[in-house]
Amino acid sequence: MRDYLCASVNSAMVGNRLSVCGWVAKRREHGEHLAFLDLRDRSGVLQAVVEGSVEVRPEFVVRVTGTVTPRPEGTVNDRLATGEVELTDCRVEVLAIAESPPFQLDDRVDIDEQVRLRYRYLDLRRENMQANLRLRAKVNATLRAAMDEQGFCEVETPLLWAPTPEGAREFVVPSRLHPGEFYVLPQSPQIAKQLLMVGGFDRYYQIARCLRDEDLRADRQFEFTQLDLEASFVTQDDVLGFVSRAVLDAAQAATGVRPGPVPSMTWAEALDRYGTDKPDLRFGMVLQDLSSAFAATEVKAFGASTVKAMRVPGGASFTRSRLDQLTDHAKELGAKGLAWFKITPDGLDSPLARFLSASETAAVRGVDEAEVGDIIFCVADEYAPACKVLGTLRVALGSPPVGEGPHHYVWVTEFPMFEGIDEEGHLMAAHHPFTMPHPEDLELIETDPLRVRSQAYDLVLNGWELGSGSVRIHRADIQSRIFSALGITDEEAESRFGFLLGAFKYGAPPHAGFAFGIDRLVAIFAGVENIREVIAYPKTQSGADLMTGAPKAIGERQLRELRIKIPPKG
RNA sequence: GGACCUGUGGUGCAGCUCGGAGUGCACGCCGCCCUGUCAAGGCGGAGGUCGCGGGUUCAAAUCCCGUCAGGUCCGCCA
Repeated sequence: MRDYLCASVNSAMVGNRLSVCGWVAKRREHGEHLAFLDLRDRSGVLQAVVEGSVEVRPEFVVRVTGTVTPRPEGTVNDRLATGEVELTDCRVEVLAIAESPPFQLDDRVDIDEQVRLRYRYLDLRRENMQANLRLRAKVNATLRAAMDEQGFCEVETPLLWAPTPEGAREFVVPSRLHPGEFYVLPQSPQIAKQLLMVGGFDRYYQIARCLRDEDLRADRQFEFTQLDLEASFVTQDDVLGFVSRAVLDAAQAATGVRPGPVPSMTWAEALDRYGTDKPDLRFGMVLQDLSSAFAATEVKAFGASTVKAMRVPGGASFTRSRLDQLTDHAKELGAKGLAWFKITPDGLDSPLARFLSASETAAVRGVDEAEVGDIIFCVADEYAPACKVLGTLRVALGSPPVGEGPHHYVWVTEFPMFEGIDEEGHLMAAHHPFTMPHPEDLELIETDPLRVRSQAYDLVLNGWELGSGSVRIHRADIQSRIFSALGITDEEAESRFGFLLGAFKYGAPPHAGFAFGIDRLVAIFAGVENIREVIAYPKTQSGADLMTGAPKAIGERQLRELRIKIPPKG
């Protein structure tokens, strides 16, 4: 039906008579003798010259047959890839007529996302969405190739799975053949892939859809896509190597530049220097520790175990109301307050300045090689909250837009095994209960569990958590000690994960794995703030699909088949 | 569950503080004119329950309350 894509027509084809197909992007009529049609397909735009008027309107689907001709002198359009040529002596066949679209597709104005999502099929015709989804396809293809080349076998795992009440809230699917019983959609193929290891597939991967019934965010949809992988007889470093290879290949394919090797830092270091477990390394403003300088302070506001400080270059120009805002922000984050010191030629400018001793003043003045015109923020609190509050302010004040700056990948390793305590007084797993503790910390499980490091690791890119993984427990004795630390009884473990524990009795190889979010990776490659921009049919923040109207009520008959009763509201 | 922002012809905005006739801008749409445009140009035209409901008022797009939808965030996301 067509010979070429619009944008592939070039001056080497001059004289050829050929056909292209696409949508009418624009019609420019010059009376009854001459008209120009901009024809658009996925590749771009090509101008067709029509003698006489033409009965087409924007978004009509047409096939245009014409002769490739150099544009007359002075009419070349260098803003168009095909701007040196045009199709002349054209025959225009209308393949489909079209109503005027509800919004303009030419990127001249930003369209409300509500409208874009209601008419997503039109939105997808736009250049940005075409580029984003094609970028995503290229990333997927590159990841598959990288995994294949590293000897991984792609295996599909079920979408209808058994409930394992732990972690994220699951989407529930009622069973028709077993009324009153339910499948769940997997929040990740975690257990399935560990069972593949028991099954002898020693290198598995999958581009897997994961589903979590949790509230949505700019970087979170109900359903998202991960490159999921697991390997047997490997160390943590092997896994980091597999993933690095795949991600760097994808980065090269997407951006044309291969990043250098991915550095790593421990979780403790990330918290200490960046106040978060997902540090954005595109900019400085590294947290400093002033605890020892304030150890014997007279200043009440600094009477805490930890004093953390951060220098904001140029921050001395912050107005008082801006500083009040930031202080409120810090308090919302749980800080008792936020101290600030502007660096001026005359010394420190701050409500607290006159209470500081000479050595304390010197310590503040010396933070991070501060210069006149900077501001130093300090938070005094317990260690972790002090770090986290400043870490949040650091991102709020310093983080460049997603599309800006280089791509800084970093591995964050040695996450703690447990974090905090639940309502019933049990420890909570930081990653998941099958994570292998750090070998040096095994003895602490019973004595000082919160200090136990795990062999869990995250991959972070520009402050976004791309994914996480761990070395898994394959020994029953360690697994049972972890369950017991988590307050999971043998009976509970049996009912929740029995099939996994049962499988492990028959010879489980040591194994480790990882999974990272392709939506987020592609969003950063595309330079967009929101993963909806790299998903064909995303949902709104309230989980609605504005195009289909989902979620919707279902009919009485379907409900009866499933033996589901909807109680009246109220 | 909570905080904040947004909602005005098909689209994007302004108008809202400080109430006074649906007022304005740009794009699109329709008609006419135009033989080299490409954000084409010129002339004319159509198109509105100001998200929805209630309240205050002589009078509400504008003020108040509620509600719905979209967004950003907190909680949540082992």
